[in-house]
Amino acid sequence: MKTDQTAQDYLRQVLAGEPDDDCPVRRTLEILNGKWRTHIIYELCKKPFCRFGELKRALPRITSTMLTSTLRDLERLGIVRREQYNEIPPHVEYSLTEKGRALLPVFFEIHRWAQRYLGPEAAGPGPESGD
Amino acid sequence: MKTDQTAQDYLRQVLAGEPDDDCPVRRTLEILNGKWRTHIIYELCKKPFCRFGELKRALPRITSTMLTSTLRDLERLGIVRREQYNEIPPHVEYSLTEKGRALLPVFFEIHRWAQRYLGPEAAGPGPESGD
DNA sequence: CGGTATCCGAGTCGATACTG
DNA sequence: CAGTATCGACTCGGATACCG
Repeated sequence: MKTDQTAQDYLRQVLAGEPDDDCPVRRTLEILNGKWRTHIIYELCKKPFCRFGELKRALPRITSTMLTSTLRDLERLGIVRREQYNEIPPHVEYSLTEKGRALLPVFFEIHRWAQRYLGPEAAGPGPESGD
Repeated sequence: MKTDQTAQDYLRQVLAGEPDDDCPVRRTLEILNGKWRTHIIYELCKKPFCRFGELKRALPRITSTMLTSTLRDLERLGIVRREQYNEIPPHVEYSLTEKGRALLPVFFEIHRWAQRYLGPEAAGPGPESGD
């Protein structure tokens, strides 16, 4: 499998002496870490842009506080773009940057691992029809 | 690129209505989440097995408490295997299970993203093109 | 050698109330 | 509509001390 080959290659890099203090994997995990971050990125994947209220409706359990805070974090990290329209009524549009969209392959790889080792059914009623 | 294609495929799954409450990606992220987890998995990748003291030496800043606790968590999650030898002197050997080793492709994909968007050397804002 | 027990500070998450 | 401010519960990680 190609992926395994590349993973082996990566292992070799690790073995070559990559320090763990400035580990890019850990840093990325910390970026993704946070109860709502992936959920919000998910939602923003579905459309070219999304308004605050739309996100709030899509994520019924999130509070305004958390939505704002997470959105700000993601914006600061360069993953989400915020565009404000000061018309009447005012509104804001959130969208994913290229950096944010590039997270999709990562999510996909995680998803594959989860399917295999966490179990497809435990992972929810995904559209695994006949597959 | 093949990976992009599959990621697109995955996006379609998400769009198909995958709920976010039982999201496998989030669950996996929570498994990986923890200051020392990836570091320990890293170390265990380097050798077929590793003793407690070896791990402690490889991760100088970790305390016994955290090492034990993280190892136990990882064991409970089926990622790490613990084998105890009650000889004199007694010792313990830790190793990665297949489930644990299968995390490598995930790490690799995260690593690729980090290289590109976190920058190989610095935490720069990545190659943002007019997207 | 390979841990366990306990305490504590810092950070995360959520509820509530209020605003331009 | 799209937030901000504040407070408290809970969890995580680290320090310290001790054990089979």
